[in-house]
Amino acid sequence: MSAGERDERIEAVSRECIANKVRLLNRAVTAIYDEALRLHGLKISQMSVLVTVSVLGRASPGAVGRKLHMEKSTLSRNVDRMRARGWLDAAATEDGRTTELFVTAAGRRLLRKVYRAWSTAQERAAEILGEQGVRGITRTVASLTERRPAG
Amino acid sequence: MSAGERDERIEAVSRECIANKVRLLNRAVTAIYDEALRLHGLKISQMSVLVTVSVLGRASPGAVGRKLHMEKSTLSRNVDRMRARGWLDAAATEDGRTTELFVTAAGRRLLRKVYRAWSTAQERAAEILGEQGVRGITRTVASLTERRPAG
DNA sequence: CGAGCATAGTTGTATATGCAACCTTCGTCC
DNA sequence: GGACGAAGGTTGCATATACAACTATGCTCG
Repeated sequence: MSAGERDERIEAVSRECIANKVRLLNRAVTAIYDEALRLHGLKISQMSVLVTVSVLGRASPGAVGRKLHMEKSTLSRNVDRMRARGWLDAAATEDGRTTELFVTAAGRRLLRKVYRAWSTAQERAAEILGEQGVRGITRTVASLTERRPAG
Repeated sequence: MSAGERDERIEAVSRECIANKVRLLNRAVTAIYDEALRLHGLKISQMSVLVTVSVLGRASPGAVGRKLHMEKSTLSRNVDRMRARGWLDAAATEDGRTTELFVTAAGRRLLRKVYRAWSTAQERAAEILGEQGVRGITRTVASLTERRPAG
């Protein structure tokens, strides 16, 4: 095969690869939220964790990871950073292997403070995806969440 | 506000946040492709760059970054790693500020070799997203690519 | 020509991500 | 009770991501 020869398969990968599209969309959407939240010193990655723990009330890292489909070591270090900032804390439980995460008062204040910025970003993202796009991803993520991922 | 009080807004964020969904989907889909490609020592993040350069033929880092909606410093370091592995290389151009990236013979061999693994992952991803999901994200990404992003 | 702005990449720093290997604790089964 | 496997987290390592600041080159206009 010469250097200049076209390879139909590679062009098909370039056009069709779902991972490529999902990852590109991830970069674009994350940038929108991070920009809106920047003034508050928060990133959407951390806001997701904070909101998830908030809704669960008190939850083990494992439970949060399953809900977010996030690898346990990734979550472990994200939680470290958020504990260092005082937005999350952990309490011991009867099971010595785990802990219960909870949102601190400072974390709740932060969530209230950033709501408007989040809302602005959400509107921009909804515009980009369109109604169908939002419905599609909502359905897909719901189906992913129902399955029991490897803890 | 007491610690136990529910906050409707936070629950709405948890249910509806588009970034949260996109990021979760990104983790799930990336894992599928990375697992399929692992035996070949390639990750989908790098395969995307390789395929993009391959299709463009010879392209500046800026052009590749625009096509992938990827920040220039991110791409710069990804390219470094791929040059170190011998899959990509760069040639000087008339404009001393930039270079032309191109896929090496080893890079082309690699792409041919991983095609089947990619295809398997693509099928699994297509199943998870469904026809509507794939159409939705394809349309969204196309609309993002048309706009001229900040290089 | 030369000053100043624009364009293109690189580097410093921080965060996010995940695999492998590890450590602890729990539960089970003799 | 003790061995052993399972469950839950943490740590070592590598990669991916992006903002800010910086460098170098090109371009424009007077």
